[in-house]
Amino acid sequence: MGRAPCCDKARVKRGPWSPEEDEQLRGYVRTHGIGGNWIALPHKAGLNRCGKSCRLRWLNYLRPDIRHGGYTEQEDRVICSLYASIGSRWSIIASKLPGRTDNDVKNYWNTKLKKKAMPMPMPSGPARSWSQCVPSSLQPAALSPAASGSSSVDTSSSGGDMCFAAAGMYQPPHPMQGFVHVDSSPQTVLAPMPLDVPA
DNA sequence: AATGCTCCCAACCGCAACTAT
DNA sequence: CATAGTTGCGGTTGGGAGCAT
Repeated sequence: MGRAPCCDKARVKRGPWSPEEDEQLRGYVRTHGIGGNWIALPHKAGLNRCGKSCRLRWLNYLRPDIRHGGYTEQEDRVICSLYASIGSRWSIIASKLPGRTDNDVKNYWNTKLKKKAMPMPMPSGPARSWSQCVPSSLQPAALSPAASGSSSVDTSSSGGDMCFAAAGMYQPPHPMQGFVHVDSSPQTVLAPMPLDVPA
């Protein structure tokens, strides 16, 4: 009640950001901080942009700790394994990858990893799938002691199923089972997940 | 060299959850 | 407690760059 509307979409600028706008936003945040109010920020910073747009630009591009591209194999594995566990919870997945944003991870998945994880119905050539984006140590077949010979993992049948799992057809049987340990560091990926699980 | 196609990424849109009044 | 504003998230899309024909 009594609050200013978000922004007048008819009057704010949209589309790609210019270097001048970037510098304006960066400079403002550097000196004043975000201030906890993205709606008011563009006006204060002298930007003719929607607050939502400013927030997105800052979070996804201007933040000083942002890294673009150059995904490592380790990061690929984290993304694939988390996607298999929790689905498209990009913000959570991104939170496990320092310097990555949810939008960046989402784009990376949609443009690259998904193709690796999804077996394409190619008429010829080897199918690239789960085993190629998730290390054998994270594959179910390798999780049992008996499956130490990861080189024998066959992705042509069961591996394909796991690819579907990686592509979103995951079914966490229990909230806590929806998480996996992606590395050996003390910081596991056991993020709080409000998965809708019937009681 | 020109044209068409595909891929990639930045940005937008809409919705839901949260918070302030 | 109800309502309205704000924030955060995930899905989708438009346009540019690079590649293939």
